[in-house]
Amino acid sequence: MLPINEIEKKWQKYWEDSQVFVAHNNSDKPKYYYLVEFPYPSGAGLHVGHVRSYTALDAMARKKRMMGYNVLFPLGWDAFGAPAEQYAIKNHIHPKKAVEENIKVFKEQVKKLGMSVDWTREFSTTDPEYYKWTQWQFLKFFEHGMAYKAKKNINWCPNCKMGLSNEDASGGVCERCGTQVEQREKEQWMLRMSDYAQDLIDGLEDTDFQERTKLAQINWIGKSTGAEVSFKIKEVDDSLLIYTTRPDTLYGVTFMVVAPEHPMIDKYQDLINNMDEIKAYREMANKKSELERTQLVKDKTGVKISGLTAINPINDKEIPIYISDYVMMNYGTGAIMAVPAHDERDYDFAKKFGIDIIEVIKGGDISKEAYTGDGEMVNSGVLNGLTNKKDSIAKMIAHLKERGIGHEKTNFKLQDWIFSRQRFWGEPIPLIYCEDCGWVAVPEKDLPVLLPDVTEYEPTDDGESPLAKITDWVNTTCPKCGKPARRETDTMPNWAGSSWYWLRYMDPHNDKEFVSQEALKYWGKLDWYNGGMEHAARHLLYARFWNQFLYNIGLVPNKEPFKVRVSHGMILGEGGVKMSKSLGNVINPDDMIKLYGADALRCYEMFIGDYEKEVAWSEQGLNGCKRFIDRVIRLGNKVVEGDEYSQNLEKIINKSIKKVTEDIDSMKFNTAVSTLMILLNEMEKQDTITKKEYRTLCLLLNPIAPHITEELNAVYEMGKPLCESTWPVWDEAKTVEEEKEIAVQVNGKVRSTIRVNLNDDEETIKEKALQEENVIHHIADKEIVKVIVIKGKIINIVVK
RNA sequence: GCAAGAGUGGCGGAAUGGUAGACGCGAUGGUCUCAAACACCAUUGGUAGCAAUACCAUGUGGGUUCAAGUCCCAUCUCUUGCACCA
Repeated sequence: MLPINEIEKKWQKYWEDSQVFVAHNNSDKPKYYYLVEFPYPSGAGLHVGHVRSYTALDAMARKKRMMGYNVLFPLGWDAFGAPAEQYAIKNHIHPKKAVEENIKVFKEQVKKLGMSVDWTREFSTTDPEYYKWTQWQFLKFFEHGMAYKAKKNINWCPNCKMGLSNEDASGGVCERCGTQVEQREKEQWMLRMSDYAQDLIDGLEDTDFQERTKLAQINWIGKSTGAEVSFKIKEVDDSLLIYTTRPDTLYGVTFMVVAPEHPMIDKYQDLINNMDEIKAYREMANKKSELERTQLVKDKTGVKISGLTAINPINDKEIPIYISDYVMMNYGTGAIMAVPAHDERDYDFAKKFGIDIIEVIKGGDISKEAYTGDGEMVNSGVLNGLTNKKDSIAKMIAHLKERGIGHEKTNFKLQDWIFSRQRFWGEPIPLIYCEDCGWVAVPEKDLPVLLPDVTEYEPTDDGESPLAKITDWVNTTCPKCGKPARRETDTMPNWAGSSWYWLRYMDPHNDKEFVSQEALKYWGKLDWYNGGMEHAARHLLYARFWNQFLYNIGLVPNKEPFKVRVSHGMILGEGGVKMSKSLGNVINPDDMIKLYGADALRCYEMFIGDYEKEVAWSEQGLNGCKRFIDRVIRLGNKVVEGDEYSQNLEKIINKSIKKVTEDIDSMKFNTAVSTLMILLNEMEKQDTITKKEYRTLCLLLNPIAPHITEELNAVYEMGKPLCESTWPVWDEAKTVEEEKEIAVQVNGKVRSTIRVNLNDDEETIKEKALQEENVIHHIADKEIVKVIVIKGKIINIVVK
């Protein structure tokens, strides 16, 4: 027997040379498409967390192939974007070079794990052959009016010197470096993602995502229904538009609040008497980080706008207008009607500024707190007497519409996608600005717009992309009129490349189209998509949005791209703390392979616990799996000729085939491994085992431990390589034991066990149970009320 | 605050309403060895008992049921999302 590392190399070479894992775009077999999110090839190398999800998908893919499917299981690299650029800046190498090196390391590591990846389909998002088509698809957005440039107050990370999407700046800190984000005004390319908000909610019904994933998406989209109402301003011929989900409380409005950035303030600054005070407040609010501003604080701040007064359209009452940073410019209309009696925030504000509080819904004590519950309407004109929110809202909306002062309105938290980055390491946005023609698309024949080869790739302080400095590259001619023009110097976010990569795997070398229609039709939807829970909201939304757009313009056959989406749990360090460089508890998969072998590592990561839950690493546990593998090897000493299952093992083998088959399909890898351990325990008790029996064990273990099982199959000359063999089938009739030990309960407590035969009738079982000494003891001098016999399971004697 | 998920031995974790703790780790004792490692055998939820066995035990309190870790109600704790979203 070869040493483990030799065995691993041998079979990895065999798999590669024989091309058994290459998927075919035309096949009579049924297709199945597995995908695990492609990694950022960071300098840190592969993490044991990668090993968990890769092994899981690999095991499923291997089994599916053995079951006769044409399986697509590709892998590639998501190498654009800030992480790669930061790494390059830090290590003073060109990102291209850094990416190449990192990919090499990653790929080697993945190969060492024995993944059944179809490497003929590998690509990186940074390959010009790939990003040509990313650019091409961006131009489709542009052509269809889905991309536009807008002055945007963007999240700006002063450390990374980069604009961030709301998603990248969640919580008010830069996702990459943790620096507090500032606000900066910048012209940015935007994609009209908010147009798709409703479709992105509806489309979830066509998916089999986990409930928690669907929920994350729905929350992120943040749909709410209510009304827009305009409030006239007394001093000028203008009105203030607000959004509310509670138009039923309109009679309870005692003031208005606008966001500090609200344009009304500048528009009427001449009429405002306390502009100094307001300006000071605005400055203070702007300095506050998003984090501070979005924190729920009881202590509200704000300034009354002196000189402007609003009029409540429902009762013509005059009410004051305030500015306060608890109202956000980027949601709704940036202005609200405040109903302190029935909204906590408005209540806090009113209390602090001594504003009237008018109750319009009965049920609470408004002298103590805002009442947000349901109840009878009071002080509410046309609504008086109504007793529930639903009716009140409906009636008020009808009323508003009739009088032309408001209408029903749905709002989404989901914003348009800020698609510009002032970075070097991204796909150049393929547009040219001409003084005469405006923004013009780069013609398809000129794609890709390649990144220039420069040495200066550090970001600039003024927030422009480093590309802006490269005049040779920037200066060009207008494709429309031929006059001198300038290239767009912004690049795409790294979410771009990952928003369609699963499509490219279907047809990765096509230089005529982003993917052929035949390939799209053949592979259809991605059947099983695995990725981190951290991507459940953003990546998944971007990807679905992108795909829905392609569908709407007729480029892909399915509106929803993914069938199943699953997320693996994180692997924590020993003791349950997060693995991190600073704690020094990061486990390198390479070291583990060296010490225990790739199969043991794979086996352990499958055995470690529930796949979807996070779990703590344990090297002793890994060693336990190595012992298991060693015992499987040693069992070979008992192998004798024979192509049948022996009587002793027939039952357990059939049961094991059934259990392992079902468990792998439902991602219960931990119990699949334990089933195999139990099977091994039984086999070890035998004096000899037949080749057929040993081969079945190897086949069942193969998806999880592919190298050693292939080797054992070869060493004991048990047949063709397992990866080219068919998955074992079980005989249902042989999974049932004829004799079984069942429990005998008296009043629900187990008092004895009896052996029963499958064919025993209830009367026989009952008699047998009643003869048990301990049972007799417990029913002595008591009356038997009834006897419950569940065949093959349990018998319960109820006594009084 | 809202939403989702989870609470089971020393640990990771098993249990279509039917013998709770499978399987593994660790631990204890033993075999092998000059010794150790490896391997193998045995024991291993708690309490009491020589034992048979009994009682207790799946966060807590109720309920449904012949039977509840599993179903229902309430409650506590933890984790993860989302969060001045009007």
